[in-house]
Amino acid sequence: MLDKTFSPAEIEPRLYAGWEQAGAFAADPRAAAEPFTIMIPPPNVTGSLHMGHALTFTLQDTLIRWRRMQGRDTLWQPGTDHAGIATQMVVERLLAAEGSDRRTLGREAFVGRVWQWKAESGGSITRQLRRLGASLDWPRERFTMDAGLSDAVRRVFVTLYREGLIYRDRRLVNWDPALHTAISDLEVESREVRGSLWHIRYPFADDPSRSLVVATTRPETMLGDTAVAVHPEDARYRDLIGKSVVLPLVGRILPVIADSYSDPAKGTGAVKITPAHDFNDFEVGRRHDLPMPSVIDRAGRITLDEIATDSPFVEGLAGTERSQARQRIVAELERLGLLEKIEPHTHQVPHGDRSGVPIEPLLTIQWYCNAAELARPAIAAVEQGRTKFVPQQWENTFFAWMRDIQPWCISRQLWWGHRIPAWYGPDGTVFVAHDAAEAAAAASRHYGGPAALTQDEDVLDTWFSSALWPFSTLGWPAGTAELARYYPGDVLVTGFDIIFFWVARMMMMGLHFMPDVPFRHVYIHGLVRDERGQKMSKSKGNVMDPLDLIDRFGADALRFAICALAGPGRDIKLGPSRVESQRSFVTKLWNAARFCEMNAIAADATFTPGQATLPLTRWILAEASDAVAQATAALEAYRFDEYAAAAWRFTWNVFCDWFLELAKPALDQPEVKQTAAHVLGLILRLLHPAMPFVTEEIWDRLGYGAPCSLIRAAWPVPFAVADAAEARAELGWVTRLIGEVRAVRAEMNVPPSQRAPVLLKDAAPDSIARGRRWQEAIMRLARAAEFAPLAGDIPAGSAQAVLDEATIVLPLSGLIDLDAERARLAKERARVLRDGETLTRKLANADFTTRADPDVVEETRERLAASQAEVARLDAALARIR
RNA sequence: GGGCGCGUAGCUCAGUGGGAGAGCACCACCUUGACACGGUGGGGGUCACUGGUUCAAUCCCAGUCGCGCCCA
Repeated sequence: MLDKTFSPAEIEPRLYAGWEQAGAFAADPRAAAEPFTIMIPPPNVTGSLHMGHALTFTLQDTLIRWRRMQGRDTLWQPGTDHAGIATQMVVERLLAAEGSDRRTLGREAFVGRVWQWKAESGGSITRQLRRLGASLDWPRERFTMDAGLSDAVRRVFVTLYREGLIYRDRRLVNWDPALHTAISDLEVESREVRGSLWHIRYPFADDPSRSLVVATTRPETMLGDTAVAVHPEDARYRDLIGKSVVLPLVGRILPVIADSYSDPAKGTGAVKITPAHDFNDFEVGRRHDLPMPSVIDRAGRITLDEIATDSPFVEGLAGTERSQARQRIVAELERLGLLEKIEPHTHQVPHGDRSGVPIEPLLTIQWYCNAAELARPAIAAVEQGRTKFVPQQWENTFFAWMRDIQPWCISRQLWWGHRIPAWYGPDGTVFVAHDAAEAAAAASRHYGGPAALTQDEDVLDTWFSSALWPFSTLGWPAGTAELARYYPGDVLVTGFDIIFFWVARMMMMGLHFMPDVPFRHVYIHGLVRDERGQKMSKSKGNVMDPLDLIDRFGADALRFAICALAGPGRDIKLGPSRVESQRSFVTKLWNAARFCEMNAIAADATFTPGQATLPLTRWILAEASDAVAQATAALEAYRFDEYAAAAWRFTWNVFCDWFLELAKPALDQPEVKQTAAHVLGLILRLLHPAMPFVTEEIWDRLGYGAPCSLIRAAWPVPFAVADAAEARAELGWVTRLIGEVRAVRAEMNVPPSQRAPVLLKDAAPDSIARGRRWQEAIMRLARAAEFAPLAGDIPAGSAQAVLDEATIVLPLSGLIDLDAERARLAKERARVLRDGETLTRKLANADFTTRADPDVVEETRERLAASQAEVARLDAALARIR
């Protein structure tokens, strides 16, 4: 017997272990079934499960479980990425706590230490995903630093290099002075900073008594100025173009140049140009062929190596940290009377998303990938619909990014990651090769003999290896059976914030190397927010822990809440109360199953819907078939909210509220029991993808199949039911009758304990026959003392309600206030009359009757007739108690 | 500044060119034979605003206002 209450904490671990041990999650490359593949967007190995993961993996698992039940050979392949910067930071913090650091340790020992950390504490998220019920194919778990995936990385690098799509270049990069590495545009976030706009006088070379005032937010970079730019159309400065000014403090002579980059409306309209420390200035410098001296080094300190000065003040700045240097330079300018004014100024400043410090644009040599070239086929694939976004509007975001994509800086000055397979000869010649031996051979050919080679110190951007995930995890470059079978994947499920990272890069690499799209669909879901719609963050203190919610309410409740809220194109506002309210649904299902069990309603594999003969059983089966159709259509369209709603409505509002109640007096009939068992089985299968645990537990306990077999049970398909329309009409009549009686009683304040007769006046013979068939159920559910046709006049003091051609009469003499009953009927009459008037007006409009769809006109006429008949019956009812 | 999205019941959100919906919350009644994490009934909305298209607009179009996000 099922326990009185459902205890998720007890059954979840047991069922998960049961599925896993039975191999229920495993893909089978030799199966005849059509495959269905989802590549997990690998979470960061340092991460732990947060609400965003709970959302995305619940949706992925729902799809996977549904398709698995449909008989597809599902591959949902798990894994993590090595998260170069994040992981290196974690281990460096550990070393710092031990009073050590990575340089003391040396590269090899440090990398060994990271592997040790990974073995001990990495990938905790993969354990946590099991709590959520995620049915991942664990034996196929991959890690981006695995040997096979690393081999794929080298091969891709070498191939793209030989194709000219990877190259070294000296350009400005986003340099993170805290982490001492270059980072990509996407790892930079702009933050609003309240700073100042300093107005500085740059004296003219030919007349030091006059000066040009430039405005800047970064005075410390002035040491590297190589020009002052004004707008060519700016009347104030047109005469000055071609003249020279003297760079204060340093004494260098700078040309005044004309460039439309200078905005006449901003600051003074004259802008200092520091090509080595600003992206816009870099472009200006290129256009005007300016020198590009760097004055800030990799640690964010002033360096004088590339400029000449004889100023003791400037010489004293060497090695000063950039914000310190700013203060000292501003103070010195002030002292020299060269600071015209300081304006408060709020502006966007790029910061490293990991380190949180302002990015320093630096001129360095880095490895780049020609993303624009690789993007072309990816754009075409989406244009041609070979990969479709759901919802489709995200294609615009994808196109906007891809059509304006910049060279992708792929080298990182880190130790943890895929070391760049490039070796340098004594004269700096580069040999890119799969391994050291191949590089040595190439060098030997080049130099005509053995040469000492040193490997590039840098590693590749983590996303470089993640981009290969859809095929590197399947064994590429080897031509494995898995690769042939599971590539391309069916769908990638992720948040919109990841379109640039995942979608774009996987598309580029997949199309170049496979060569086919990595996935047919990209389903983009929203972000999880708190109940008030705020983004969750540690500083706001509104972070929810999915494991805590699972502990409190069960994984099924959390998962169902997520599905129910996952409408298209919307963020998901989730709080404990939403999970709690979905737990009620889990409980409701559990209790319905208990009721069935108590009444010996047991799974019966011999029963088929075709055997149903009664209106009650035919009706619930027809409704069940509708629910199956709705749920399936919703999942096919990635409408998780509609899927959840359809399953919820059928289970609660149809099966529990009406079917089980109406079935109670009829449970002595085998057909009713068999149907109840059959429909409960359908419900369990329909709900399993969203609520795997409670459904599997009931399935197992009520004998629907072997332990842990629901996960592989067949997804239901809609079916035909004999005379379904007739059954629906009959049950519709019964439920409306009961509803009317309940409503009248409640409005007349008749307590449920007070049973009262229910009589039918003017009922057609068919209705009377129906009433007889449902006598017992009506009496129980409508709290009736008797239920019969009424032949003569209505008893004095009766309440009345209209049901089709008949009038329901409730003799409640002495129990009700006749004035209240008159008022109730009058109110009802007014409402129906109002509806009728609207319809009459419509039908009086010749444009409507001639131009509207004839079906609509006909339906309107029928509705008008019905409403007029109802008014007549309400008038009669009123007359009877006047 | 450019782009995208959103404004429907107190809250969270569905929805459709032709009768405004659900869940939660609220009110009333009820320990009716699985379920008080329950049952029954009920109140509550100029579908942001202004125009336009249409026989008909909450829905389509344009504009306005407000909110959010992304990019510069």
